[in-house]
Amino acid sequence: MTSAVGAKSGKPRYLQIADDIEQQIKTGALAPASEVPSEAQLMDRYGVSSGTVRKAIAELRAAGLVETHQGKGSFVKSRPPVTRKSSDRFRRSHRRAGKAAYIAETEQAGVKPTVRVLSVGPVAAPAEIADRLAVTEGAKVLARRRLYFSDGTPTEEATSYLPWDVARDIPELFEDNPGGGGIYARLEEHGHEFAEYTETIRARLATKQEATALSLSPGSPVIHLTRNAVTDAGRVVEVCDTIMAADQFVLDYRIPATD
Amino acid sequence: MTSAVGAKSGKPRYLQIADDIEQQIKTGALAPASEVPSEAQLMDRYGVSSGTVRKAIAELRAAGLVETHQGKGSFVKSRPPVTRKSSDRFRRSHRRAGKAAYIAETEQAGVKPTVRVLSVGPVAAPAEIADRLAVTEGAKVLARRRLYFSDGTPTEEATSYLPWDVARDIPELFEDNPGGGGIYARLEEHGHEFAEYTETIRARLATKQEATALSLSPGSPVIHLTRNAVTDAGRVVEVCDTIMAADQFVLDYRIPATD
DNA sequence: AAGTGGTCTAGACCACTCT
DNA sequence: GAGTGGTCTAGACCACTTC
Repeated sequence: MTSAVGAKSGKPRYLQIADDIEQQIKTGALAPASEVPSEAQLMDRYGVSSGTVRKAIAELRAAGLVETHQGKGSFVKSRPPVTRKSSDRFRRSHRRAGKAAYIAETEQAGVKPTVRVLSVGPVAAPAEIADRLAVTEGAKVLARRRLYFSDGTPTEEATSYLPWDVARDIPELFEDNPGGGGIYARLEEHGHEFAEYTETIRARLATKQEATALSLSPGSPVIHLTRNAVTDAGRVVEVCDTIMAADQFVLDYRIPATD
Repeated sequence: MTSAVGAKSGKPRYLQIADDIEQQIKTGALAPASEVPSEAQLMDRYGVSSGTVRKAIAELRAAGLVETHQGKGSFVKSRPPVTRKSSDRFRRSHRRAGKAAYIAETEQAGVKPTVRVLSVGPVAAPAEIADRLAVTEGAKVLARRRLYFSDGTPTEEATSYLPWDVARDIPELFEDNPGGGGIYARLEEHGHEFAEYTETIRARLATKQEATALSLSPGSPVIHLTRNAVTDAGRVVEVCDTIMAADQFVLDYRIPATD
């Protein structure tokens, strides 16, 4: 006999095989980080041709269960503990305790966070950013680009933009490390009290550049999150553009009931 | 000669073909809603075999540029305007005006919404749902599965679960159409006043089943949104699991600043 | 019945990784 | 060099749509 997969069920053979392997992963018969049998072995095991095995594995890749490396094989993905960004991450109490938002959240997930600052300096505001900051397109703004790591693997690339008239008075914003509590703490120290943050979320496939920056395989999904930080005065003093590896994050929001 | 695609470039043939067709779509040579040449024609045109043509078309499907229907052909997708779900969608005033959440939001986007109820009835609560509803796993709960369309194309599949002791007293919840304002309106009429909703968002690639239900290709990204509706009494009286075609939605949230 | 896409085969050759 | 996945072929048969 060829395998445990039922011969007859109307379902395409490659899906039956994919389901079978998925079960093995879920039951732990195939442990995380372990190697999935090679195509040749699977052809043998299930008595099908290479094309069918490849379609089955493609299915598992699409489901995010395995990753494949040419010349090496396919490996069961270790479900990384997903970090979660809750609405809690912007609390002032965290800032007062010297914690920037990303530290407040990763520490809850038991993940060691690292940051690499990619660039800090003035740039001409792109159209969409200018619009959100309510400045004219091409106006000088401060841009802070940085890359975040969880336990050493890159997971998130973020760029903050601040209007020049706000940024120029706060020297710490030009440093790689803006000090305890992050840039929001510095902004509040300089009279910009926050009233609310608005976030918009999109999901799509990574572009080639994003895939490279986050060392993802092409075709991986990313979450594109943009945030506006609004002060009591009703002004947007910072906008932040973030690209996140989708499988690393779960986003959490609370919506109070309103009339 | 076989085609306009350069013979030599290191790039796989199927990607060259996909790129070529993508250009034709972007330049308008292939108009929206028009039919992509059949596989047989493309095999002829590019001088490749069926498998190669099929991989090229799969690529276009993954990019969201075409959709394929068995026995009919592949068609260029018209880019529909994205709907946006804002935190505004659960306002009681919308419900009092007889509008369910999805109507409140789609009408702002100028898109014609349609709903198809897939099933309504008791089911045994799966583990994750039971956990969120604070009932025991396998307990009887009411499940309402429905599929939403924007201008006729399926964009979202949602399943609501309600504890049986809550649902059984509200006969409208067992109807396909629960009446003006949707099920939240019925729940509030029966003494379940909402305090807040919590939403968690994940993004990943569509499974085969999801792809079929939303007529996407496997490899398209989806947004997986889960919502708990919490009453003043602190009880979760409904949880909703939603799968959305990622390219159809932008999610919007407001986060009030807190201490 | 003719045309379409969906699945599958049994090979071939190439590119990459590891030893 | 042996083993892996990546691409591709030239067919076959099936399921669905249209006429």
